[in-house]
Amino acid sequence: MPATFDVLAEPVRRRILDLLLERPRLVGELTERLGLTQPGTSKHLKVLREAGLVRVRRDAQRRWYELRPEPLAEIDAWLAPYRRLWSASFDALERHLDEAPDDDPEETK
Amino acid sequence: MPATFDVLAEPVRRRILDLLLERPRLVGELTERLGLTQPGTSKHLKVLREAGLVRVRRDAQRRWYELRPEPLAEIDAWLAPYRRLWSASFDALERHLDEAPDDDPEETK
DNA sequence: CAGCTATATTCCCGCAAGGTTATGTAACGA
DNA sequence: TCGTTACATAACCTTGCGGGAATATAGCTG
Repeated sequence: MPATFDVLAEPVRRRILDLLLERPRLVGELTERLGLTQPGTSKHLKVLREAGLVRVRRDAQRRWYELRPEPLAEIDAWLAPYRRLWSASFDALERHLDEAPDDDPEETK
Repeated sequence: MPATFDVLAEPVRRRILDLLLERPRLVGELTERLGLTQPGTSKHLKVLREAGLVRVRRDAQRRWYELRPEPLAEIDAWLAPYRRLWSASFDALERHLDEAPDDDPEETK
């Protein structure tokens, strides 16, 4: 059982979820939008299914894939203790931009 | 630039961030806690550095690694449109569990 | 039944990610 | 200066993943 984070690391899979956020979709529809081959799409859908992030509804030969957002709560839970930190620094940035629009000797690369 | 999601897909790297959430740490300290070799730890730290998730402070031969939570906002932003969905089902669960003594659902941890 | 449609599964390939060992580098102490 | 500490980088190996092509499967339609 791959962790939810692992599943979401794949950009294609995040795009699938984004598409399913609007409405349920057929595999063929997703395949077209993603620009993948049909087996490629099915593979990603399988991963999403096993992670509990999507659910299938059968309709003859068709498969309607729909979102199942519950596992995302796991991500949110992990994120929770960090949230106050970056929102704090964001506030600090805002204050800084308000007061002194000066040079910024920050940041490496 | 590897996306933040990719960087977080690694369980070890999430553990590193969790450790840095408490306080800045030295590489040796992290190595010990993670049960990895020192080069292994350094490799993960490099990935985290390049993703902007940690920052280094030099202190003679030592390196204090500290958290830089800003990139996590990216994750939070992606998550945002989904949040109402699972919180809806969570609310349903709460209703099913009946009344809850509403003390402090925010600061508990 | 045959043939078509929609999707899943299998097989193979190339590559990149994690892990380890070995080595390089910078700063300290004696 | 020498040795040691603390960390980074390099080289190597192995494994797993994402991609495509080919094939299997299930359900229509006629």
